[in-house]
Amino acid sequence: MSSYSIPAHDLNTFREELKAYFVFNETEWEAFKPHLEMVNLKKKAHFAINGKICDAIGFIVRGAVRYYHLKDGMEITSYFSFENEFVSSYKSFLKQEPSNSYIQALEDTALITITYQNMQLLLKHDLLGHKTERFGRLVAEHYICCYEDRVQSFIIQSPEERYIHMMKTEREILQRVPQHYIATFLGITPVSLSRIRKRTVLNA
Amino acid sequence: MSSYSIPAHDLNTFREELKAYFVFNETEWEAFKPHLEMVNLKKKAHFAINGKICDAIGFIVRGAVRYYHLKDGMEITSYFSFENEFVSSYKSFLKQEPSNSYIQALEDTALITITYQNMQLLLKHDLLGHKTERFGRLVAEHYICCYEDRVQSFIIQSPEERYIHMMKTEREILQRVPQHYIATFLGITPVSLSRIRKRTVLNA
DNA sequence: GTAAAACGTTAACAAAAGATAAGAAAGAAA
DNA sequence: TTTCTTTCTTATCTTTTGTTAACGTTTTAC
Repeated sequence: MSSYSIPAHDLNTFREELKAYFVFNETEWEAFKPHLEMVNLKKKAHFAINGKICDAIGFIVRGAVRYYHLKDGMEITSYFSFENEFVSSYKSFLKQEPSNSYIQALEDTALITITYQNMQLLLKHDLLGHKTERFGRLVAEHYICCYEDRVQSFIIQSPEERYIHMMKTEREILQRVPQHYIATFLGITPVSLSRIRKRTVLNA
Repeated sequence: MSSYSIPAHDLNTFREELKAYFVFNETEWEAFKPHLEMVNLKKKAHFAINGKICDAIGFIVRGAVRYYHLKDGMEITSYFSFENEFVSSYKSFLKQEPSNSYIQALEDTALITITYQNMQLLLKHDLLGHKTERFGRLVAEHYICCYEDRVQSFIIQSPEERYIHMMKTEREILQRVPQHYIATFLGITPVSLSRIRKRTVLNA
């Protein structure tokens, strides 16, 4: 699929969001656009699969995804992403090696994607090369900050504290995502989360 | 301190390690060098302090550091770094905002550092600008991969499994670092780690 | 060299979490 | 609607972990 299949409205949203990292002028944007592709995922379809190389980065236009791992036959959710966020099994993408997690659509999801191959073309592109380096650096640095917060939450908060924090700052996740996914995301069983909820409601 | 105070041997080690990310030619290296500084930390001295901006990235020439957080008056270790590794409260450095963790020398430690201000100079430098962008991107991407592994270990492994994994792959940490630091790093109490060790030794 | 502090292990008890199973409620599909 | 999943809660029992404290050893500081 090439860029003409991406609805203009979605493309504009994407361009607006990118401004947080980098501003393209018209010429640059026209050079950039043809390297993008639209992908639609039905609910429960996968964007990345354990053992397979994740060869694209996606930007969620509509919908939501969860990252998860399989352990002893159990699915353990490790992350959620929603509209206007990037999605990728990033290490797999960067190193072009097999992913060690799954990424699955929680709802019907529309993404604007860029493949590894096209990313390499952009890095070599006369007009865009330097800007692509900078863009890549800023996106990577942004993700480092997210990861730093996430590791910190594991280190200094208990599952119950992480849940209470989610209630305060991420109500959308709690409303859009089945509770048993949230439980494994917090590092506990669904039964345990149910107990925490009972305690928390009684104290509120 | 300026670059002439960095021992030639240490500077060469640094240059060699950087080759994993980027190769400087002689001209570029001469332009790069003056932006580096040598820092020596006595055991238990801090490289970063909670609430203060961490204004440098360090490269450990000799020694080791631990990252830790304070919670309810308790120190919780979140990471260790050793020779030939980078050190920084990275989010604080990138955003120039107060750090939310401490970084402390576990032993007398020698570092080659670059300040935020000098990094900005390098990014604007005619000769080095593009190379610095690329360097920054590659370092950031490297750290993303490390963080991805780290988050994954929290998600899919128990503290005991993480300890067993450390025994197999990171014996150096176990030997150089006091055990109660390792316990909080694993997310458990020192008492609990002692029990795990007893179990593990008996099964080996 | 000696005193003080830091470190690791163990024990006993309390608190929390996991495992399993049963049942109710909400959604999806025929 | 009716049926079949999926999801969430609750109860019981077991296992694990945290807490506190004691003790011996090692390391550090004066």
